[in-house]
Amino acid sequence: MPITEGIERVLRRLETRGPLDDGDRAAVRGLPLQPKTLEPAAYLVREGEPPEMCALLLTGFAYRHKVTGDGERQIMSVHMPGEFLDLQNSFLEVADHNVQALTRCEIAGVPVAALRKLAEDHPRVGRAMWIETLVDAAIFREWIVNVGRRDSISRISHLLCEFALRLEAAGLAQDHCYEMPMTQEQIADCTGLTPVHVNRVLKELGRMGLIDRQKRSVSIVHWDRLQQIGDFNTRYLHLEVGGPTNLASAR
Amino acid sequence: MPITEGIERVLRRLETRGPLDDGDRAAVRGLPLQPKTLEPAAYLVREGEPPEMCALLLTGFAYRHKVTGDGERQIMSVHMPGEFLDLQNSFLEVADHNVQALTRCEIAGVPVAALRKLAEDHPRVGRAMWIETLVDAAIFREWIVNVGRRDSISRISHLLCEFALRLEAAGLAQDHCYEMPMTQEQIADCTGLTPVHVNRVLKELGRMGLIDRQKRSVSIVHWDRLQQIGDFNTRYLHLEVGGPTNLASAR
DNA sequence: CTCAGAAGCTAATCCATGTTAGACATTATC
DNA sequence: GATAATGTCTAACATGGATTAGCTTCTGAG
Repeated sequence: MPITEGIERVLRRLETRGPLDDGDRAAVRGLPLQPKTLEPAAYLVREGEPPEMCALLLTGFAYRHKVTGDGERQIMSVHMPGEFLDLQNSFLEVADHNVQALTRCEIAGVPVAALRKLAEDHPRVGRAMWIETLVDAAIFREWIVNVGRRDSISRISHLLCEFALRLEAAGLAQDHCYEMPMTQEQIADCTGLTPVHVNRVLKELGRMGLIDRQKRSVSIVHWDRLQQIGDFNTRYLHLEVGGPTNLASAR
Repeated sequence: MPITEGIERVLRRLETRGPLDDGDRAAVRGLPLQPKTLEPAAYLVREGEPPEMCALLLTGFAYRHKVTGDGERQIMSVHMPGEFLDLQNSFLEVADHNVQALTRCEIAGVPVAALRKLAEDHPRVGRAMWIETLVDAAIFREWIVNVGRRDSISRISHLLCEFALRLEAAGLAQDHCYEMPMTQEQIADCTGLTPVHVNRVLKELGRMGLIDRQKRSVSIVHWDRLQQIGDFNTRYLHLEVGGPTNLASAR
């Protein structure tokens, strides 16, 4: 994907979080960008290292994770094209988690210093980026609930619903049909389950007629029922933040 | 607690996240504050409602939680004096979770509009508040790991360690001894366990000689071992963000 | 075409934690 | 100073999901 297209996509995304003026837009377009392609499993940031670049995800998927003392991985979020990958780390001294490519990714790297300057000189852009991180945090919170208080069927149903909506928002899915970018083992690491059990549950969801799968392609047959079983409510995704309402409330 | 003392405490906290100048400080001191006392279990924000006030916690404890479809509660974070309670909601249209008083609390309410204006007119203050929300998010991420991939002993040990350090940072604990502000049922809601099992684990930690309890007062006898069992690493708390280093890297 | 390595899938067994139900202690209330 | 409400603690039993140990299918490399 051409890098200018990527930046326009990000601009559109930021503008849903709050109004920007021409100067703001020019500043975003003027960011020094360094295009790069990452192979699957390449690290963008490692826990314990100081963040130097903030990446904008142009194509492909990436994820955040930590590894516990006895080697178990927990995935904390999955990111889709159009999202910033490192706002969570860029304003802190040391990264507290890993960010890794899930699939092959095209990214545009921005030096952290440039990003900090952008936020300082253009408060509206800063605010929009801030809101992006708040939405990330809202998703983290929902995942705490998912992993803490739902049983395995609900957890996986919830994840499938979340992916459907976020992929649709990114223009990568329609009619609740999409290509799941993760292996069953990675789904297990998202949901705090074992791969064996993820397999059982996916089979069960198929048997119940709620989803249709072949390989990684998922088609949600009964959205309403899956949503209900997954205790899924879109509110936490904050898909409709911004726009006129937000503009008004900002004054 | 006098409200001016509260605001000075918050200012000090913000200044650890990045340098402020006199104008910034004056703007923070000039915020319209509305003191209020909340009884235990009083709601500050309810899921689904638009946030109107952002509260600064002066004394007491508060927590964020959600309730699942079948009535199970999951606590997502606990807040200590000196912290903002609502930055997570104030810049979004609708609250996606509840914020509730854990103990009796004294708070100072700030209208959301005033806070937004402060962030816009004083980018350094905005940045410090942003970083506060990023640290919240770092704690959310660690809780996903805690609840997703650690067994019950580790989970509770981890929680006890986190509380020790955060309470010490707030000046409410010394030498790893403190008053736990939660019932065992609430600890269960933090860790995704049942109250019965929390009780078992606390007993076990006592039997192992790692902690000493009487009622709610906790004294961590073997910090190193508890930290190890809880797979606890302070990094995610970002206690040392800011200071000279941060100042330098911001230029 | 063949082989190696991923990923998907399955069955048998086990155990960490949940469930249920209640005793006991403390504090607050009338 | 009885009563209720809340929190702590315990035991007996149940179970959801983990563990272990494969087999199968697919894909890509050579």
